[in-house]
Amino acid sequence: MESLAEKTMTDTVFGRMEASVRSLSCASQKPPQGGALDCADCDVRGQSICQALDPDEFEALEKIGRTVSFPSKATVFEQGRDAVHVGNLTSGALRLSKLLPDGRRQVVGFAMPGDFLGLALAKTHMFTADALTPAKICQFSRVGFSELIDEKPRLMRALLEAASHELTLAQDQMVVLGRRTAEEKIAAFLIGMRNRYARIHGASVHVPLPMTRLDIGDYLGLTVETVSRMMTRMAREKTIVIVPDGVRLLDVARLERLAEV
Amino acid sequence: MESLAEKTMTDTVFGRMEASVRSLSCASQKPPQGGALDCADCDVRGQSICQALDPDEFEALEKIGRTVSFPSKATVFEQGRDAVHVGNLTSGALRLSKLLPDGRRQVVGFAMPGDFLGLALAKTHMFTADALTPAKICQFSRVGFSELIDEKPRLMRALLEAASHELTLAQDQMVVLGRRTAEEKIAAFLIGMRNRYARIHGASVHVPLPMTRLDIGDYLGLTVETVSRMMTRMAREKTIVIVPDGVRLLDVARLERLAEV
DNA sequence: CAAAAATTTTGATCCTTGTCAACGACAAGG
DNA sequence: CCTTGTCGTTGACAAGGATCAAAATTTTTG
Repeated sequence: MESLAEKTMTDTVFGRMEASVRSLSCASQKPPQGGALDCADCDVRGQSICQALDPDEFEALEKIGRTVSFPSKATVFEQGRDAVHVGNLTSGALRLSKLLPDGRRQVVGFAMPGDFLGLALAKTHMFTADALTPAKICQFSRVGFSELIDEKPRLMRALLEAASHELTLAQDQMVVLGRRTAEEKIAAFLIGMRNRYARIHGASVHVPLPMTRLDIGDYLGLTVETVSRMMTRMAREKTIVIVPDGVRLLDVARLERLAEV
Repeated sequence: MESLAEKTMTDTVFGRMEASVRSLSCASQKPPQGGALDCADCDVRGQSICQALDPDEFEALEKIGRTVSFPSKATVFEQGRDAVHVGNLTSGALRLSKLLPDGRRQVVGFAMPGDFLGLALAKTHMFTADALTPAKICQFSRVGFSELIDEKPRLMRALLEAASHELTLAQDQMVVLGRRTAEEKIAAFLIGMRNRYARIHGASVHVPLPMTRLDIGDYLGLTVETVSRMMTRMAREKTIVIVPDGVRLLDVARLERLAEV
């Protein structure tokens, strides 16, 4: 019934400008104000909410945005704090989690390149976001972005679509959390991760796992020990192979059967 | 590890016009085409996405909408079927659930008056909606509605806000499912229901529960037996009183402590 | 490169919750 | 009125996963 609360508390940086701010176009290292955005050069242009924008809208976005980098383990923003920015993860991976007062933790998701941060446009952050790897975020002022979407219906529509998609994923995760065994949870998680990588890179049986077993446990409503045991068992049964920083899926069919909706 | 799959299969009616279609303005009983909407007369105008509309937008909505009634236990729409309509629940309560192939079920939410159905605007229904009580829905063609919001930014904004809110609720529910004990789950459920009724009627310690213990269990990731035992225990400890079709909260402070975010 | 810290794995044991079974209350319907 | 079905409750028992403890492994850091 416990879940680590004593994680190494890295300071919150998103919204306080302590992160190394750097422009993509001119790679100046220190200056706190960072350079302008260069969407033409963006890695996730095809996957993010930007995919549906026209040149006019890109220009408007570039005007209010900038790129920010976070080292691994940095806190990008923190549950309960004012939400100064929203943004798009352009590289790296984040852990999104909610903390209970007694230290139990629920990971509500992992953000991957192309994911939008701050979909709810809420004044306060509803969860904490920590960098699992070095991460880059294309960041906008929340208020500015909120005003912009009122003038750019296509952008608002893209945001609505993204929110709907997230809602659907959240409901699927409810099924996983509420009605699946430990083994099924792990299978669903691995297949889910594979599918997300497939959208970014190609389909592959090699699934990198930038998060710890504890993170996986907190995502699936299990303890570290159970996660470890189940993965070891799957490896013993030749369903997967555990490799440094990830797994390789041997019996995808079996995993998909276990994860079946 | 099981969850009733053999529920009395009432036919799906939403999108097939078997429900009694009736206009609010002219109460004609049978005609399949139902009368026009009269938003001025709507009970949930203040709670629903309509709250932010101007007269022009109301008129546009009235043009594509109609009111439909469902008897208790009717299926409003079914997981996997084409989503012909979206709509607003104006009275009654619905159970929204996802079914696993082996019969296990996860209730992803309960719809109350003012709630929007079909937020995702997806072509296919991602879950099944069943009436827990007689229910009325203010219904729009999905495609028509989807086109309308592109012309009425305020309506789209309202929808985005609603989707964001749902997403936040879904993430809260993940914490409940993944990281709370049976007792805490029940407490969170009761406090949650109380808060939802408070939005509609006033705040009250009397909380009607139109759903069965099985529904509650499938919502919280518990069995009927555990739900029953926990509620009986709470009643024995004078935290609640079980009354016909609901509960009365005696020790709200204790429940809130248990449900604490 | 060695020491310290974090993470992962494994084992033993416990306990919360699930499973199985049965009963009573109640409502619907013949 | 009796039957049938649904729902809620209770009890006995089992088990999946949690907890506690510690070793093995990997990563970080001085």
